[in-house]
Amino acid sequence: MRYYEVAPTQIIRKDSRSFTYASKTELEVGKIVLVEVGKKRIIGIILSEVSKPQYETKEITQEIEQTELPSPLIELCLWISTYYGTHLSLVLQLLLPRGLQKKRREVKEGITAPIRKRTNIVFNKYQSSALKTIESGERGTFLLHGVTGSGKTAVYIELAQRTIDRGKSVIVLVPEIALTPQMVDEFTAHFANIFLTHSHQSEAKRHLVWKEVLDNKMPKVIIGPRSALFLPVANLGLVIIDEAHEPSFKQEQSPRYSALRAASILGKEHDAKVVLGSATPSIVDYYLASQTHQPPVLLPVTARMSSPPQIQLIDMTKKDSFTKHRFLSDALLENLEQALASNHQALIFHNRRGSASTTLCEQCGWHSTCQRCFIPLTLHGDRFELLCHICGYKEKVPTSCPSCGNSSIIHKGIGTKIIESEITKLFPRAKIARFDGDTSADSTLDARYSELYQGSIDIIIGTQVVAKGLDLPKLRTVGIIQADAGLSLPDFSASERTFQLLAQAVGRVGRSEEKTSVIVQSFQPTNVAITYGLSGNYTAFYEQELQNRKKAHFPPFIFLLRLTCIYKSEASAIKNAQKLANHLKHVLPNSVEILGPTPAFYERQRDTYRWQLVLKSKKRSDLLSALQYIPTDHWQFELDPTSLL
DNA sequence: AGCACGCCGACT
DNA sequence: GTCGGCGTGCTC
Repeated sequence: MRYYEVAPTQIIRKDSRSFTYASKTELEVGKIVLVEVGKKRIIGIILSEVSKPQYETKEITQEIEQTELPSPLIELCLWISTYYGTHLSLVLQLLLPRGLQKKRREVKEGITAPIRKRTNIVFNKYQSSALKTIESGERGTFLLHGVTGSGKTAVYIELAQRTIDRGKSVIVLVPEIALTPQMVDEFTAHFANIFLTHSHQSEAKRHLVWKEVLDNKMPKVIIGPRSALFLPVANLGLVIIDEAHEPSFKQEQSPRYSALRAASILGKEHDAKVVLGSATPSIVDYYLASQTHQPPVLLPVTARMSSPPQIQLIDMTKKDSFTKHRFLSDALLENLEQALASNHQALIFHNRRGSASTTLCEQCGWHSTCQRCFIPLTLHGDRFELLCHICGYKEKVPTSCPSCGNSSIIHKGIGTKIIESEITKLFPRAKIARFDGDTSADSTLDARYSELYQGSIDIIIGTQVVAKGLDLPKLRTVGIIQADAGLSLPDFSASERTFQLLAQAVGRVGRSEEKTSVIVQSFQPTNVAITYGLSGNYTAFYEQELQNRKKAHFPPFIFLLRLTCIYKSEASAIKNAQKLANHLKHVLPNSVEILGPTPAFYERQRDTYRWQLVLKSKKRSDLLSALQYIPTDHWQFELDPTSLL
């Protein structure tokens, strides 16, 4: 008999991550097995072989897959479990496709031969030098700081090609497949053995991809979201994370891991290179890279590239810039007209959904609020509804004030829907499309991508999604309705987010060789996040923001742990938050700064009250050890949060 | 943590 | 006589 430490993929006991089982046959680490725990049958993963224990053991019921999971992946899960204080069983769930136990899925056609479709790319000196640095570098992880149009994709493809030539596989992580079709196209044109994974795939299709990656050891290229990092690739040589600053690389739910940190660890385990590519790297990532012996690799734009867009910054406090419309400046309207006249596209960015953010009575001062969340309801004019953006509650727009009965109900604040209807009124012949959280499934960005690409849509209006990866050849004009909208948020990364957003928005037209323009409206036109964002001066912004973070004790100079206390009544939320705060003050070293309890930014959500504590420490291990004092009921925690909202 | 088992109260 | 409330004990 042999004995193995098996980690179940469901939490059996909070305080133990694995159990010992017996087996007549020899099994490898990473083998997926079925074991009996109590009366339940659970899928487990072999962690190690151990000697016969003192206690009685059960026998492993069954082996599930022929091939075992690559050990670097197991190591990665162990690391995530300790680094983020998450139970190993939850982390291991990342390794298995849903419905693994369901009866055999139909296996598709066999192995694709690694046909090389290589076309030789001519590199400029910066690209060549970046390639050389990454290929010969000592360390595994590289931050590739390359602005839009600097030829990052060509570098990615060359690195991937060399990796495949060495007989190893490549994982390319993208924020969202739908937003990066051009990158996917370029990779598909270069490589035959390519796998795409994305969130819209069916359970069966995902299972099929997983199985194929597990069984077929041929060097391959995998493109997908952060979960693609956990596909069972045996012989990994390279991980590329494109647009590495995107928040989607940090998982929102437990296990809350950072795909960047995870890729670094996986790279180390496989002895593979990791390339983090971004035009606007996060302050923390840039700082971390600068501190190592492998500083950021810079990829500047070459001279033959585009002429920079013409940028106009409109001060929203100056009413004479808005003679034709209350929130669409004369300059913006003029540029929209020009774009339409020359048959080009325009993009209008605004980060607020709906039609109006507050609805109130002019007579008595009544404001519409959500009864459950206590936040203002957002008007959705097209549906005659008031909507809560936290819990989804909706009601009909009142025709008279529910408080005083007067009919003087007014709507204030700008949302994308009101922009759409105003633009439609002003440009009745233009084809207009809006993209935000309210657009239906059949008119999302990827559903209408070809229309956008070919230019049959004249004016694009939207929130975050439109500022991100969109690369449209006919786009000549970008308008930003209120660039400072995010700056007033009580969050340490507000400035950084605004900077990134503006730099990206400018980047939408930055690679064109035609004459392009960006019109930015703002109440704070001199704020550095806005001025440096528009000029694309990353280094200047970085230096200044780094000083702010140092002064205010925020990452990268300290580590953060956010604890949220959730109760049905406000009194118990406060009481319990206070209780834990006092307890933590006694048990934690003085070097841990405890802030709060304070109400969370969204203090009330769906009948629950949220109060939070924020712990700061120079030693991450202090925060990790604080986790043991957090009650399991009513509390949530997040290590290394990227925002405190 | 999660889920069986078990021991008492309000229903057809 | 049965359904179901959630108290406590166990999981290699």
